[in-house]
Amino acid sequence: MNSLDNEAASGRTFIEEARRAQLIACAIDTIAELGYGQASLARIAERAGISKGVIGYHFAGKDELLSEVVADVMARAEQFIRPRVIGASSGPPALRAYIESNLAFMGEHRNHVLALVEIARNFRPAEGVPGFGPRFVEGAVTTLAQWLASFQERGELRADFDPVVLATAIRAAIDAVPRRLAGDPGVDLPHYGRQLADLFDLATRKEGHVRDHHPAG
Amino acid sequence: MNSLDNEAASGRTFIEEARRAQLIACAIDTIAELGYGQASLARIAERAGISKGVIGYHFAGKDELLSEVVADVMARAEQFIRPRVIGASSGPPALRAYIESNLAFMGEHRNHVLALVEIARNFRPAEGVPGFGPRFVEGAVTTLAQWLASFQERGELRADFDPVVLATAIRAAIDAVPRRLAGDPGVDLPHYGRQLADLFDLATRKEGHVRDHHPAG
Amino acid sequence: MNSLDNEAASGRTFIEEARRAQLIACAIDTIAELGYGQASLARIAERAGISKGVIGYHFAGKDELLSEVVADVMARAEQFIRPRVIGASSGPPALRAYIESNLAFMGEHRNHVLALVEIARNFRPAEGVPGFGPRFVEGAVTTLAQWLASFQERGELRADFDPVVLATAIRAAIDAVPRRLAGDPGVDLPHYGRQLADLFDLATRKEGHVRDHHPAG
Amino acid sequence: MNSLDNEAASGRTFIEEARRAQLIACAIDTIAELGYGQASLARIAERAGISKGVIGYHFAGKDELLSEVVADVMARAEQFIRPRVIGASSGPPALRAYIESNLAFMGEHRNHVLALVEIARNFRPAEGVPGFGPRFVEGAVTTLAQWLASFQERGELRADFDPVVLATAIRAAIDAVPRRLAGDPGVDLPHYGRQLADLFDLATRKEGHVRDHHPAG
DNA sequence: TATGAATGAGTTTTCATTCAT
DNA sequence: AATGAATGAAAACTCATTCAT
Repeated sequence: MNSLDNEAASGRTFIEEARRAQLIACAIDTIAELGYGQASLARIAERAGISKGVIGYHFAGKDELLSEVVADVMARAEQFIRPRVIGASSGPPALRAYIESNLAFMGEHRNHVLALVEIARNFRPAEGVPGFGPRFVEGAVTTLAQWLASFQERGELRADFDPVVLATAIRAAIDAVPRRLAGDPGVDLPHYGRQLADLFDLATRKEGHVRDHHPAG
Repeated sequence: MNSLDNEAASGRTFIEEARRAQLIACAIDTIAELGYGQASLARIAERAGISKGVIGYHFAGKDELLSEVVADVMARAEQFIRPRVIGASSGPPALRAYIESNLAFMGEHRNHVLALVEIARNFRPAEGVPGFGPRFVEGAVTTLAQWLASFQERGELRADFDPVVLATAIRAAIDAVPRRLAGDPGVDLPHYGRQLADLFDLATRKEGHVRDHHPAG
Repeated sequence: MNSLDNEAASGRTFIEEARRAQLIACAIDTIAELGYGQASLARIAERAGISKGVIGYHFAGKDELLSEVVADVMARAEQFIRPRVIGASSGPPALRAYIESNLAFMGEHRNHVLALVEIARNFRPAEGVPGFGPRFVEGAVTTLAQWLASFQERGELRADFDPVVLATAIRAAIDAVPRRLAGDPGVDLPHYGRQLADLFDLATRKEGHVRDHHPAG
Repeated sequence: MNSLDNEAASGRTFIEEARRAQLIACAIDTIAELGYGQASLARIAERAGISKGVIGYHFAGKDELLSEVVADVMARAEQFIRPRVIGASSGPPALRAYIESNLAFMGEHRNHVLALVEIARNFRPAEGVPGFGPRFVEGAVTTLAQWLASFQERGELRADFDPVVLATAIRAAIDAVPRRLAGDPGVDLPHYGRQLADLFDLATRKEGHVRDHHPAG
């Protein structure tokens, strides 16, 4: 698929795509640096060096821009993480790969992840059902829970844990890292990743199995 | 100490205390239902059925109201959790008690905890440095990490985990529950608590120890 | 007239008079220290150590309180200045006495005068006619102008100045002092008063007259 | 420099400049008519026939708008007064030109000057120290005092007056005019100016000098 | 395509005033 | 006589959104 096909597919011109990408990038940096509450369209536009109105031109509204930010970061994350997980031979190393590649992604895309977490925590879809909660976080948990359940079925993980609870805990542990990172940029992410992987490896491996423990950490 | 002494001690009248308590309660419910960003003073007052100005009369500003909310919930939580943890004989059961009593508290004070988490994630103390972050969350993590470290020193827990990483993961796993609860009020909290306690028990117990596993869950 | 007569005359009890006097005094200090704009009833009451409502009880409203402040200060000033002016033998020394006693009064009643000037500049009598302007300043100017005119008629001052213009200038020069005083409390008021008296003495004395100049200043 | 250069220089479009000028003008009229305390942004916008938010669009805040008002009036005044003063041959006529051109300026820009005086007396630059006082008034006094001192050194004025006291008195006398003007629009400004100039001429000229008196007044 | 301009709703805060006790 | 309590208006400011050009 070449760029012309791209234009045809999305219904957008090359320039429009470029502007959207630029605005998404600026939104990410602005949210990451100033937090969700301070990330007004004016500030995002200012960072992009363009007028405020442009955002309204390329996106239906702030909500759409933020949705696109989420989609963008999620896509990058999936692209980064998926091959590393798929490459694993069985459940335990897959889980380790999942956790460690998540943290590795943070190391390379701090602002992206920071922005994602900020949005996940604050975004309410206009007149939203009270208590609705952000879809994408739940989505990630659900997907992870399904993985874990399938590993259980295959006998690769301990059978008596609730995959949803565990998936929630894993995601929560991972999603807590960006804030720690924001407060202290010097966090040793590989170490942190190994520790987290150890934690959930111990918590999920079948009894009697040799511990798949990363010794140095 | 009788009620007159109480008034003298706090410098507030009975009615003022009642209003403050009412406003704190309304703030909690409003934040829990609509989220931090939507919880304006106007909406809180509306829920209380009073005029907007009353809040300004009883609290110095929004910041003070939110601080009181936090203090209120923290005090209740500590009062609930502390005796259950102190009653434990050693590290592992103490950790289990910590986790399970946290979740039990949520069952009895859903909105309180939801509000606390919302505030913890969003509150910036006026002109605060962007990356400053809320004190009390870090505080809880630090305290927990110190507990874990002392258990390690006493040989009651596995020695080779990073207590800060683990404390962060535990708090994150606990703090993720309120949102799940908000989306699905039917969550089985005792089950959830046992699962979480199992998880971190397995992750921290010394190798070879008999598993302190709650069988039904 | 004894105190009972006083009560009868004003229609107020002793306590009420005391409260009114206290509130007037507190209003003066508050306005002098914080400026007109910051002198809310709450702050005045706070300084008096009483509740805000008391003001509403003793005065019809803020306007009346401020009017009383003005009346109080004006009365004190007149009581201080009048005998000094009346004691003068003729126009020039009377003018000098007027100016110097005005400044002397400031030295002894800084806050009173500061408050007076603040009110004179800011007070608008509720729904006031636009451009109406504070009565009492004009009143002082008018009175002074009449004095000056009578001195002219008696041949004690130069005949060819406009007494209104001169009176305005004198009052303006005097009223500018409190602000200078507020910025720099170390102003040498006697020196300042002599300088000002010299100035207007030179400007008003009849040609050829020996200069009534205070040599050291 | 053509209009395009103008836009480039100020970084503002033609329309923006026009709006800013309009808002500055409306602010001047509003302050002049209602006084500083009543001149809210809402009222200024109402007078301009636009929405309240426009002011926020063109100015960073009320402070900036007021600063621009001051700058605008000061620039006009200086442009009007300076050549008339510079054209004078020596101290006494320069002082007369200063005073008379000040009053002449008022005749042509009543509201401008009224607004300036109101702002000068009331504006406190955000969190300012209470007794700080507006810079520009002090600035005008200081500048004037330096002029007077240099005239004294050159022997063109009486040597034994305190230039700061005299400068304060002159400015106070001049600044008192706008309010008189507001109360009575029929004031004869040329007459008033000559009277004032006579006053300060007599007060500052060296003894024995022939009086530089404007006979008809 | 993009911009500047304008809007109006909504935020927190301050305050004079009123009222029941 | 006095208080605490409550009100509602008004203030400055921010912001997402809309629109004509």
